[in-house]
Amino acid sequence: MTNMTIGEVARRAGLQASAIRYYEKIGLLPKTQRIGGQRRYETGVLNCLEVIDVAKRAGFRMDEIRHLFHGFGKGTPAFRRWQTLAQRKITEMDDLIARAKKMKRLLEKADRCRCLDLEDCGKVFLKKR
Amino acid sequence: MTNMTIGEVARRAGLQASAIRYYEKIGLLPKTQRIGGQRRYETGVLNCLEVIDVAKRAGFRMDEIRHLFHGFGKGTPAFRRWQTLAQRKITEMDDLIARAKKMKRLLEKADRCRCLDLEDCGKVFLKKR
DNA sequence: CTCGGGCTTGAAGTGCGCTTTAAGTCAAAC
DNA sequence: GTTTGACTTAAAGCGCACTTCAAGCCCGAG
Repeated sequence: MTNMTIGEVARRAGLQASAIRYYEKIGLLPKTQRIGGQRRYETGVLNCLEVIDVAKRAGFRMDEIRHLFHGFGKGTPAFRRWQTLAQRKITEMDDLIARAKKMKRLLEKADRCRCLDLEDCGKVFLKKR
Repeated sequence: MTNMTIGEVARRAGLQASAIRYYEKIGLLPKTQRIGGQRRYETGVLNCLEVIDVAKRAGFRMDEIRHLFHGFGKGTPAFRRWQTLAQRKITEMDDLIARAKKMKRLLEKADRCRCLDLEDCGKVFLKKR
């Protein structure tokens, strides 16, 4: 499945062609070969797009992802850069989950809870301590 | 610490006054009392802002959060709505973490990895299988 | 009484991550 | 050879979550 058109890649990756062009424009994807002016892709680009997707869903911004792909650290291998960023994000997410769970428990406790009816917002938190 | 000004709330909550006004405008915070035209807040609002912060950091959009605060489900208690949304987000995050970890391992494996030097992006993924 | 600082408002501006639009190219089908 | 449809580009537009701006009010200190 080499030499896919952008439309084919888009279909397979489940995103819009315009997004792929955009990624190329901002330097997330390399300028690929053209045939008659049209982009042609190898299947590898799909992995690339999946990496981008995961990174995005992990909360990275585009510039962070680009940095990840070819960061400044001259000698630093790519996987180290990823490790660093991924580790950081995973930590953040763990923290977030902990906070979310805590919050959920708090709300579960507030049994006849009206605190999140905006009228009383905050007051009940006070009442409940 | 009741009757805080917006500036005080902002300072304590670690965000900008404009954000608080914005939250009020979009219905995330109730219209609070005014003294001489100026907003005055009770400490409860800080909990409210923390709930919002957690929800935001969990990836909720503003309209989701508003929905959370006074959703349609007439009889549905607030904590149930939160439960539902939080549960969903937590699931998403667990999934994400799993994917991120998998990706990290993949990249750790690619030892002398050049695959994320954009030139070769994707190709190495193929080589490595 | 006037000055300064923090507050008020609505409206416009910002940055991100795309999508849409307009005008055009290319190649295969008819 | 013309039509079709997917592609090309640069530029403009969009939705979100705010921030900044402009013009003005309110109140305590000096």
